[in-house]
Amino acid sequence: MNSVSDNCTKERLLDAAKKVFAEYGFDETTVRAICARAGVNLAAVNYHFGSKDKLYLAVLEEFFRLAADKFPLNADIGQNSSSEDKLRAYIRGFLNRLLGDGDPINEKLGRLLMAELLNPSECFDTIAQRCIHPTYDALYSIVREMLPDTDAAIVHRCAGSIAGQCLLFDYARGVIQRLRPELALEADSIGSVTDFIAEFSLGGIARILAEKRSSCSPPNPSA
Amino acid sequence: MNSVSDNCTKERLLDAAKKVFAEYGFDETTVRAICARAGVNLAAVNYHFGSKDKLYLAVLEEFFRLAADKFPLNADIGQNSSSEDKLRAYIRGFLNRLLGDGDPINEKLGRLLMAELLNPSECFDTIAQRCIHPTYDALYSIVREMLPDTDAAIVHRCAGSIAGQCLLFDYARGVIQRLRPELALEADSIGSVTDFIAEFSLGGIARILAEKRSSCSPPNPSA
DNA sequence: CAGAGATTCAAACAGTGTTTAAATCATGAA
DNA sequence: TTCATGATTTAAACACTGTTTGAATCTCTG
Repeated sequence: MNSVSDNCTKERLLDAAKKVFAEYGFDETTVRAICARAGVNLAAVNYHFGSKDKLYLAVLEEFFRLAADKFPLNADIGQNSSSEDKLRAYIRGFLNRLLGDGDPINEKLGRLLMAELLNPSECFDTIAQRCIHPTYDALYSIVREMLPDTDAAIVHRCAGSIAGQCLLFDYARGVIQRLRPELALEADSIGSVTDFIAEFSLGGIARILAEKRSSCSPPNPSA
Repeated sequence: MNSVSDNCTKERLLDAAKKVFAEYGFDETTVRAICARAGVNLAAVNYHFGSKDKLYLAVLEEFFRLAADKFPLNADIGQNSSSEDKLRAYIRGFLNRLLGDGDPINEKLGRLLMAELLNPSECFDTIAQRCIHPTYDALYSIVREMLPDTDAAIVHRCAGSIAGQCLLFDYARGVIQRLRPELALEADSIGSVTDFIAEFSLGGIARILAEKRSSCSPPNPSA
C-alpha cells in the first residue's frame, strides 16, 4: 500500500538520485551510492522503480516537468504577437529550460536530459516522445507561420536548424569550457544568446523565403 | 618487440573492436565479445591498448583520420574562391565526414564519434582536441572573412550556429527516424542538406552583418 | 488479535573491466 | 646450437556493478 512510509523512502530515493546523478552522471553513479545517500536498503531501487534506468528516467522526467512548468515556450505572447516575437519567446523558453534557474543541480540535469534526448536508449523513448513531440511541434508551427505555402520538408529543416543552434549552444558549453576556455562563452547571458540565435535564424528564414520566391514566381521563364 | 605477430593481434583486435562497437555501441559492447571475435585472449585488450576506453579511442581516432583524409573541408576551393563557396565546401565536407561513405559501419562510427565529441569524458579530451580544434578553426576563419571588423564573440556565435545545424542534422537523424518516421529526412541527400544549411547560414550571417552596420555606422545619434 | 500483504533487509548471483602470475614464444649473444 | 632475456599469451582470479532472492519486519484490515 502506498501510505506514508512508502512515499517517504520512494521520495528520499528520488531526491538522492537527483543529486547523485547530477554530480556524477549516469555511468559513474552506482545504485549503492544512491541508496547510501538516501539511507535505504540497496534493493529499494529495484523494488520501487524497477531498475537503475527507470529511476534515472523518473529523475529526468520530474526535472522536465518542473522546467516546463517554470518556463513556458510562449511567455508574454498574445493573439496578435508577431511571428518573430513568438520565435524569440520560444528560443528564450527553450534555453531557459535547458540552462535552468541557476541551481547547478538543475543545470546538470538539463544537460543530462539533453544528452538523453539526443541519444535515447529504447528505454527512454517514452520520455523522448513526451518531451520532444510537443516542444518540436510548437517550433514547427511558429516557423510555418513565417513560411506559408512552403514545402513541409523545408519548414522542418528550418525548425531543425533553429533547434540545432539552441542545443549546441547549451550542450557544447561544457565542452568549450574545457577545451577552449579562451572562448569564454560562459559570460554570455541567456538573453544575449537568445537574441543572437533569433536574429541569425530570422536571417536564415528570410533567405530561404527569398530563394523560394525568386525560383517560383517567374512563371516558365524558359517557355 | 613489435614484429609480425604483435601487429597481427593488435590489428585483429582493432578491426574486431571497430565492428563490435559499431554494432552495439560502447556500453553494450563487452571486452569479451571483442576478444572472442578477434580470436585472442581476454587480457589482450588491456595489454595492447591499456583499457576498453583507450581501445574505443583508438577506433574512433582511426575512423576520424580516414574520414578526414577522404573528405577535406576545402574541396575544389582555390585562392580566389568566394567566402560563400568556402562555406559550402566546408559544410559538405563536414557532413560527409560524419555521414560517411555509404559503409554502414562507418556511418555508425561517425555517430559514435560525434556523441563523444559532444560529451567527451576526460579520457577523450585528446581526440576531441585533435578533431575539434582544427575543424572548428577552419570554420571560424571562413566566417571571419564574411564578418570583418566584428567582435570575435559574434564570429564564434555564428560558427557555433553553423556547427550546431550540421551536428543536429546528422545526430538527430537516428532519433527522428525512430520517433517521427513521418518526417522522413532520410531521403535527403547530403547535397540538399548542405545547400540548405549553407543558404540558411548565409542568411543568418547577412542579417547579423546588417544589424551590426545599422547600429554602428550612425555616429552618436544621441549627441 | 491474527493474518495477509506491503515493505525492508542481508546475502547471494551473474555479469562487467581489469589484474596477476605463470606459461609460452621469439630473439640475439655466447 | 644453446640458452637466457624480454615480449607476448594464457587461464584464473579480483573487485566492482546492477539485480534477484527469500526470509524478516512492518502495517494495516477483518
